[in-house]
Order: sequence, then structure tokens, then C-alpha cells
Amino acid sequence: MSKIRLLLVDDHEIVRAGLRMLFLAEPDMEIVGEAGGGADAIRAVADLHPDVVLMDVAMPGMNGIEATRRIKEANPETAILALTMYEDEQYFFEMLNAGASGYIPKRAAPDDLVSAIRVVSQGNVFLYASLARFLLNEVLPTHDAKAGDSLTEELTPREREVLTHIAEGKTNREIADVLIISPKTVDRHRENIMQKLNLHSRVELVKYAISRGLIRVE
Amino acid sequence: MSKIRLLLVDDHEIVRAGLRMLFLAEPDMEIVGEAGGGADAIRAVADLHPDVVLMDVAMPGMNGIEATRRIKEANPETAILALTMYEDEQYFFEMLNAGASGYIPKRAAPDDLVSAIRVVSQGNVFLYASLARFLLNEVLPTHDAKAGDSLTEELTPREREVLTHIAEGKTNREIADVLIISPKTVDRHRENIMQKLNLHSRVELVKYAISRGLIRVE
DNA sequence: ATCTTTGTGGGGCGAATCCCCCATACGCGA
DNA sequence: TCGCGTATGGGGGATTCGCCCCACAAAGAT
Repeated sequence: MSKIRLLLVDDHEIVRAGLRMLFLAEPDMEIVGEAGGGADAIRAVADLHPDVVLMDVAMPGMNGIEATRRIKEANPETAILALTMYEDEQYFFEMLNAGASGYIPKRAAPDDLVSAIRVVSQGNVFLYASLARFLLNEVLPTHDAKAGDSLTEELTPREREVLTHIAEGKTNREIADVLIISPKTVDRHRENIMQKLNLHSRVELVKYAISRGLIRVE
Repeated sequence: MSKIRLLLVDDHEIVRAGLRMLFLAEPDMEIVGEAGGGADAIRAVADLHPDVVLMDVAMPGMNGIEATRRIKEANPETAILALTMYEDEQYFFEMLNAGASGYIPKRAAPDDLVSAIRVVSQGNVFLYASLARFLLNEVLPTHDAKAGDSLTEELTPREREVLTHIAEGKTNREIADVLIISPKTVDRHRENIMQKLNLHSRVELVKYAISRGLIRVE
């Protein structure tokens, strides 16, 4: 029986080193390559044709979801096992939709990981216990909005108001019209907000606002 | 390490005999009981508390679906692996809904079967390759039709890649450097994305990307 | 063999953003 | 009373954005 050929994809060298150590102890598995990002992963799959790709989901640049989609498109026989820090419903479905054959968190026991690799290498599907509930539970009402934090102390009420409008997508001009103040004043508030939070673009502001629950997406 | 305690449930003695022979070769598994029908299976689980129940789906009297439902109700920690002759979509979903942690056809290789047992004994989910497509074809589209699928069809891979970078807060110039293309090409992709999605600013793009799970806010 | 899609680029232009400078006024606590 | 924070506003300028125009090559579909 030939060994299961593995490709490791994770942007953290430390994580890959840990996985290398882990698979040294498995005589029926060998690591044939590594990639630090989605684009590298696609090239590596094309070059090496691994049996199983261990794919991190969240990576800078091309993330694991997109990389998975493209690998499966070009190489359907390659099994992809999502290995992630996030036990998140959205990621879970996105990865399966992209073509992943398995989903396992990084906190899982090593035995579970090697077991998952054997399963997906045969074309079967492995889902970690904590993720399985997503299949049947549909939507979990886990909307525990934790309000009141550093934001309340760092920003003034007016600044929070301006930040909310910015996060909603309004321009300075539009915000000025709503608040009945000068566009320059809105700009002034925006500057102060960015300075306080050490952010440097509207995109960063909107992500900050979302993370603090100031606005809600969709 | 203690052995995985198995209960065999099948109305055909000959099938159970085959399984007995199979598991004799597995030192980490032992058969603690057998049942020839659903009602017997429920009693056997109550008496023996096996780790994994190998459950035939189609049986005279109480079938495997109903038996699974009742066993999981009274004994949620018992893992149930559906072992069936039918690779049928209807049975597949009904068994999962009833609480089965795995689904494997009888024609599967013995190695796949023992692998599946090890997986479900840990609380994880095993789905045989030929059944996996049901998940992607039926469950996922209906589930995330509200979040994630339109994006896959509307945007090209390159556009999704550019959108991810935009949502991370990069400027066109920075994205161009990463992708090794001209800033004008990035701008071109951005224009196409906005046109396709009917969005008109980077802020709207980032919120869209977040709502579709392309990036994550922490 | 032609058409469409995708990806790649260029030029230009008005608007908006982002980051400095500056100022006035109010309220509140030390 | 003297700061200090908050809110208000102006000027300027480098950069980026958003949206038009245009083109060409490769790959797939029809």
C-alpha cells in the first residue's frame, strides 16, 4: 500500500512544523509539500498532486475557501481537509460548498486528525463532532450581543454617531447633511476617530464598527 | 486504551456473522451484543451501553430510522453508524435527522467500515463518498442560499480574490503589488465587481464580503 | 470558426479620502 | 480661573477612489 501524500497549507510556519512532527509518527503518511498561502497551494497541488490537502481556512491574501474552490475545479480527485481555528458555521458551510471533504478544528486530538486524513483520502467525508450539529441544527440563536466595552470609553458620543454613519457607507457630505453640520466637521471627527483607534481607512473603520456591534451586516 | 464496544443490528444473521468475522481482526474493537430488529436494539443499548451501534436501515418491524431516533433520545452519547444496502437519498437524510453519526453502504471496503467506526466512536461524523454528494447537492444550497452562493456564481475567481483584498483594507496599489498586476487591472476588477453586485463604494464591498464570509472580522 | 468570458492593461477626470495646518465656543472640573 | 475635552469649522494638498473611454490575448462555448 502506498503512502498517503499530504500537502500542508497554513500561513504560520509554526503550525506547519507541528504538523510535520505529527506525521513523522504515521508510517502510512508522508508530507510531499507545504504552502504558506492560497496561491502557493494551488501551484503546489498542480505540481505535486497530493492525495490530501490540509487547508487552513483563514489566511491573508487568498483564503482557504477560495483556494479550495480552485483546487477542486482543476483537480477534483484531490481531497481537501479543512483544518481551522474557527468552529464557525459560516466557514463550515462555505468550505464544504467549496469542495472540502472534511472539517476539523486545530484543537482536535492528533488521533482525530490522522483519522480524518485516512477518511478523506478514501473519498469519504469527515466532520468533527462540534461541527456536526450545524448539519441538523440549522440556525443557532447565539446572538449574544455583548455591548459596552472599550469603544464606549474611547470615543465620544458624537464620534460614535459619525462612525456609525461611515460604517453604513455614507460619504462625509451625506453625513454632514444628516447631522446638519459642515462636511469639514465630519472630516474632523473621522480624523479623531482614526487617530484614537489607530485605523487608517474607511474600510478599517467599518470592520471595527462591525466588530463592536455598532452596525450589523446584512 | 479500552476497546470500542460495538452492537450489531441487522435482521440477517448472515450479515452479523460476516461482521463478527471482520471485527475479530480488529484488536481495539469488540462486539458486546447483537440485535435482529429495532425493538431488540433499543433493549440491547439500554442493557449494554455500547459505544457504537452498527444499525441496518431497512428491517422488518421497527426499522433502523425509528430505532435510531429512540436510542438517541434515551442515550444521546451512543454513536450510531448506519450500515445499509441502499445508497438512497431519502434514507440518508432520514437517518442523519434521526441522529446517526455516520452512513456507510454494505458494499464498502472493510477498512472503510472500521475507519468509520473509529470516527463515530469519537463523536465525529463519517459519510461515505457516494453519499457525500447529497450534502452538497441538497442540504447546502438550501441552507446558505441566503449567504454565500450567489457570490460563487456572480463573481469570477479573480474577482473574488480582489474583493477579499479590498475587504482586508488594501488599496488598489497594494493589491496590485500582491497579485503582480497593474493597479489599473485591479481597478478594472473592482469596477466589474461593483457593477455586478450593484455596490458603489469600498465600504459596501467590505460589508458584502463579510456577509458572504469571504473575510472575518474579529 | 465565430462569439463570449475572463484577465490583462492604458488614459482621463471629477469626487472623495486622508492628513496636516489653523481657529472659536461651550462646559466642567481642579 | 485655567485648563481640558468636546464640538464646531476653514484651507490646503497628496493620494485614492469611482467611473467613463479604449484595447488585446487566451480559453471555452456554440
